[in-house]
Amino acid sequence: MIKILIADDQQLVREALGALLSLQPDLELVGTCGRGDEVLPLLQQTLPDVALLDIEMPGMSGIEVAAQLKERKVPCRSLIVTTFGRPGYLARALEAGASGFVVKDTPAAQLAETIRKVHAGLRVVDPALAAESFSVGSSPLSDRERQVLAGAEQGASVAAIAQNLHLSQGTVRNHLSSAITKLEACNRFDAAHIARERGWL
Amino acid sequence: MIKILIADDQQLVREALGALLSLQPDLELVGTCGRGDEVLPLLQQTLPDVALLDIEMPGMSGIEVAAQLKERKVPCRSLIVTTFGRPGYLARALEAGASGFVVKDTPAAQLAETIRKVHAGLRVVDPALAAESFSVGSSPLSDRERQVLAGAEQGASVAAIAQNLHLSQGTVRNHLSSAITKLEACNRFDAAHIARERGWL
DNA sequence: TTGAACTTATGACAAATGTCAGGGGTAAGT
DNA sequence: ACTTACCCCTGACATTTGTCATAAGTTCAA
Repeated sequence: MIKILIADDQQLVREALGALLSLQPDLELVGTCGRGDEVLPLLQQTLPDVALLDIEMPGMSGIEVAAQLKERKVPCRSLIVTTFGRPGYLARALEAGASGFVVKDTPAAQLAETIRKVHAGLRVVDPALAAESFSVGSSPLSDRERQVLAGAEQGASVAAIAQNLHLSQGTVRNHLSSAITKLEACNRFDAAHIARERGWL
Repeated sequence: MIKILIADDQQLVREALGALLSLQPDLELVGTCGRGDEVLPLLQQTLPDVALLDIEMPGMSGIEVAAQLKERKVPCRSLIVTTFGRPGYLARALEAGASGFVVKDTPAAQLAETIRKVHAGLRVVDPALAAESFSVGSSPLSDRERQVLAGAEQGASVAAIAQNLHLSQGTVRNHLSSAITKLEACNRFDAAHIARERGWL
């Protein structure tokens, strides 16, 4: 039996996924939670073989959880199961030591198969997404550019962003300008959009 | 037996929800699809009692589907099951004739109960969401303001928005200014954010 | 050690944006 | 008939934003 843990912020999805996987004779659900920061404690109690992790969760993202598992050498594979097939997410997940990456728009049978492969020690990623990830390349943004864009995404003004990051307004505008140029956007909001879409934010 | 149809753009969620609901002795899954515009044809084939509709789907939104069901007097209740508990969504769903509205972060048992109530002819809405919806009020935006904000949300410039809607740039700026004032935002992207969050976009 | 890239910051300029005061037009209520 | 709320447009103005040149400090790798 392969023991499974599910972390997803939507209870319905959690329960539904649990019900679905329990139909498989060789899979056993041992725990679920709805926050990223609840995964580690639960893991120590339930000792699953594979953890299904959503990316967007309160407390801690699935990618951060995967990084923690790797860092602490927890004997449990992490499989990212996410709504958004963003190239940057895939890259970051693999970098964080995730053993697999699938989007929520895959057939259930395939998910079960992926879990078995991951449990067997293989790395499994969505082939289409891997191809896109390759063609898009990696993020050209520096740390500051990313932070400044993140502020812009919320609709903040230059003044507000500057205050948040303790920078001068001129510096913020320089970073924004640089990000806009790198992403070939027409303004910072367009830039924020592009970066978000590619998983660079 | 209550016959169920599930429309959700994520196959995994579709199958998982199906597996979950099939555990209930009085519920029967008769069909699923992943696009809004596939619901009506499927409905005529499978004749379900209740249709579970996601809002954000390709082809047609769940709210539009609900409106179609009402308009065509299809003998099937519609229950919106969505990720986002946005007040405006609830208001529009009810206006479109939906019989129920729940977010995906509810316990499965409660969903099953909601399906039974909806089937019995009751209207069921998430109480917390209904309260928020009441406190937020309804959208103060006019049609044009909404359209212009929708363009702004994508990061488009005034010139681009004007071209898309066949308006002068001055008119676009007036609509934007008006929207910004109404929403008490600090710029149009902030305004777009606020409107999106409340389900007014 | 010498670039290269990143960070921070100015100041100056052009372009885009937000606001305001007008001017009309329509449609829907009182 | 009158008001009200839309819609569309113009022109003017101040502000914000985007770009550029310039400069100085950091870190890191070749």
